[in-house]
Amino acid sequence: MKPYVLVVEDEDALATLLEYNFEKEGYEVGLAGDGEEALIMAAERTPDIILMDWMLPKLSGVEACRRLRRREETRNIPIIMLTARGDETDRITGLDYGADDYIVKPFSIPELFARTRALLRRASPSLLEDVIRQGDIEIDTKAFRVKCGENQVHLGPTEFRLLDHFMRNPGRVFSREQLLDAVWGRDVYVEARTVDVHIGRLRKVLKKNRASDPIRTVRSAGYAFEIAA
Amino acid sequence: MKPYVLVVEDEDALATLLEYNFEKEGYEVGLAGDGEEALIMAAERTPDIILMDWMLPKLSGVEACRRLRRREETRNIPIIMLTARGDETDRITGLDYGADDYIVKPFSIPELFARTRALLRRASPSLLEDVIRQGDIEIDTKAFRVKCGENQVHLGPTEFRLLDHFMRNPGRVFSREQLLDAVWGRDVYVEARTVDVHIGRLRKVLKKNRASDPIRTVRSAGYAFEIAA
DNA sequence: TAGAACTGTCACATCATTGTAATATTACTG
DNA sequence: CAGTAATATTACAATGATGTGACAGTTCTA
Repeated sequence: MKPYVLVVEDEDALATLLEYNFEKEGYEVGLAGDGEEALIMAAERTPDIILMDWMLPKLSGVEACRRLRRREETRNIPIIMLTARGDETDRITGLDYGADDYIVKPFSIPELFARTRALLRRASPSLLEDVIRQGDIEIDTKAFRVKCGENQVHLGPTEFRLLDHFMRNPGRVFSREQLLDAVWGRDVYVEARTVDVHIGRLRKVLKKNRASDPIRTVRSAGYAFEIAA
Repeated sequence: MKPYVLVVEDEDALATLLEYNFEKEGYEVGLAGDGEEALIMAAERTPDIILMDWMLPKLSGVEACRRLRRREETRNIPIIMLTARGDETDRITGLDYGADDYIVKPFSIPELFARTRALLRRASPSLLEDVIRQGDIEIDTKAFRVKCGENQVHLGPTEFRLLDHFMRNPGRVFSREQLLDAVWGRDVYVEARTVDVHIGRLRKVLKKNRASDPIRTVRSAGYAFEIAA
């Protein structure tokens, strides 16, 4: 839903500033204080983009970068390096070790936003897209509206997020647990069966406006969204 | 409706920054990477204003400028030149060849906005209209007047700013926090629920003069303004 | 200075949404 | 085809979010 940005910065003031601004801009923000923590957090929940300070305690930014590139799940995450003015010669190194962009401190927040957006647009364009369409179903994430064919339909918040998640990953099968993580959140405890109910509610609404059911039940595995070809 | 600004800049980072900021400011943005592309894009869709880097691959800014001035359709488009600090002596040349203003890098975004507005006001004042209309609701941001259908209605300052904000971003859902930021100001501390009360007050006034309520409540997300289709 | 206008907050009523458990239905297995 | 496991559906009570009126403190105005 919201892009998840992992900020790796040991200087508290800057970390807080970034957190504040990115949240305001509509990102979810994770904070890590050093390279090791960054790796752990990235493993727990894959960020959509990473802002990493060049100089970090324990594990330098470059090294953390390298290790992220080694693992399959984190290999393709865009990384922006935050470097101090002196480190100019290091730029090449940073880019060599897998950073996708760098920005020299002190930088302006809007410029950082701009670069973040640019990288996100390349890596996961659907995150920046307001309107997602699959077949005759269309959701507008800024306006929180759902159109099914010609008709506007109304969904509760949970069904909306559920549909949103499905439409960003069409065809893919999600287990109930995965759906709970992605739609409800990592740390809420909800019965797995509850997913069924919400799938049902979502189906009911969609079915009212279409011939075929876009949600496929995969027995003993979960659910997938797909528009019949 | 929105002013269309063509940004001609070969340095990616700057281009992205400009695109981001101008979009946020309510412009439509076109990007061209060199002078030739700029001419093509300007021919395809006449920009309301052009920001052009002085140094460009293939076709320099000055040259592109000259050619734009030759063609009838593009002759009157205001052009702002972006020059590096060294090029100071070139200013005269730039202005000679048809630029309407120049700005020296590095420049501040607000200053660029100011100059852009100034030129636009001269060239196509209607684009900067003070009057915003959505359906049968109309507000005059300079005179602080609101018309709803035929009737003048009166709003308190806060409700006015709230409506103003909504009408500039029709359809989009804003959380209470976002509304507080945008309407009350970034650093005032006000209960989030206070927004509800003002929404209510605004609704009361508008409802008196219209059939349908233009403000949509989006449960667990916020409010949006939209004229029923 | 009194009165009017405006604001922010609270309390309370109302309504939508949610999670769960119970029950019905369907799909698979042998 | 019966038996079983998995899923669909339904109803409902709890929760949480929103709408609204009242009120007190401020600021503005005559």
